[in-house]
Amino acid sequence: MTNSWAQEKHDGFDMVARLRASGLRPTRQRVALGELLFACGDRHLTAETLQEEAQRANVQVSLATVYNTLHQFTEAGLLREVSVDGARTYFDTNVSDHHHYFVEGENCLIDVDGQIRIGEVPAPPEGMEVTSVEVVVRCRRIGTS
Amino acid sequence: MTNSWAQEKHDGFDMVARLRASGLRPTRQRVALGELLFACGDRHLTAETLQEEAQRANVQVSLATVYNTLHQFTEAGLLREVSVDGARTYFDTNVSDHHHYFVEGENCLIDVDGQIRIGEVPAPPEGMEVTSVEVVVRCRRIGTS
DNA sequence: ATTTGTGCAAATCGTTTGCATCTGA
DNA sequence: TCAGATGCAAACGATTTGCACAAAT
Repeated sequence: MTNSWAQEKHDGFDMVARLRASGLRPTRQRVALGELLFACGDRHLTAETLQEEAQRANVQVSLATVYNTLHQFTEAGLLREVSVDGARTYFDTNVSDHHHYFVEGENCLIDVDGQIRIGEVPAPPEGMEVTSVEVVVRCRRIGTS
Repeated sequence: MTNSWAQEKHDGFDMVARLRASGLRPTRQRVALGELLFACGDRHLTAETLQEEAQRANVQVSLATVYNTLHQFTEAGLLREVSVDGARTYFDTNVSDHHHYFVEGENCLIDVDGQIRIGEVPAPPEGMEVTSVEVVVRCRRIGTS
């Protein structure tokens, strides 16, 4: 009884259903990437990172598809895009309201546990509405000049 | 007596001295870019923006030099780099501690006037020290889907 | 004279796009 | 069947780099 159902059970979630629920066709690649992304806890990864991971898992997907998938997942609310680096774009599997440490030099993101209280955010400029407030705590490993 | 001194006086500051004080050779291009940058209030610009402005002012500088200059100025503490967009890098002539609105769709930065109080920032991960805390208030023009 | 900066064009990096082919419903 | 997804390779935009030449001390 080692069928695909058992596999889904083992992963703790049914990626096919999750994709369907988001209006995305459960294609081989999307399911595979989704399982890589959401198998374990919160993660921050770039397109390239994810592709490498896929290769290691013997899933072959083109980089273009990885990008497509990441953006589709983001649009579907399964991922959150974080731009802190200027160079690359990070995708966060934690879509809840939270903030980040950005480790300079290592170029990695770490979730800030717990809420950061932000004193009243001044009203946005005339005719604007706030869509989100992001706090980035930049840090570096001690001893790194 | 329309000498270079008079020019400096007119601009309200001596860019040559300012560069020297920062350990930068006051070359024609650096002085010109510096004067464009710091002539009026706080500004947020990209390398390309600055080059266009230079062209308009009949100062010819290569894009490579604009990039070099912006980075050197940043290193010297005359500018602050802001990455909120993923695509381009903004340089802020206001180096004081402050935060930004980022207008989606228009891709422009606006200073947040006044302080944003940030409730205690959780300690950074082991072995790390905080270098800066940045708040980006993303907003959009009302009516823009 | 020596050091440092500049311009150009080519190279690089992350990301996107066009299009022919394949696949899931 | 056939809309929608994928892969590839070329296109892209922002930024960097290598190197010959020019300018500052």
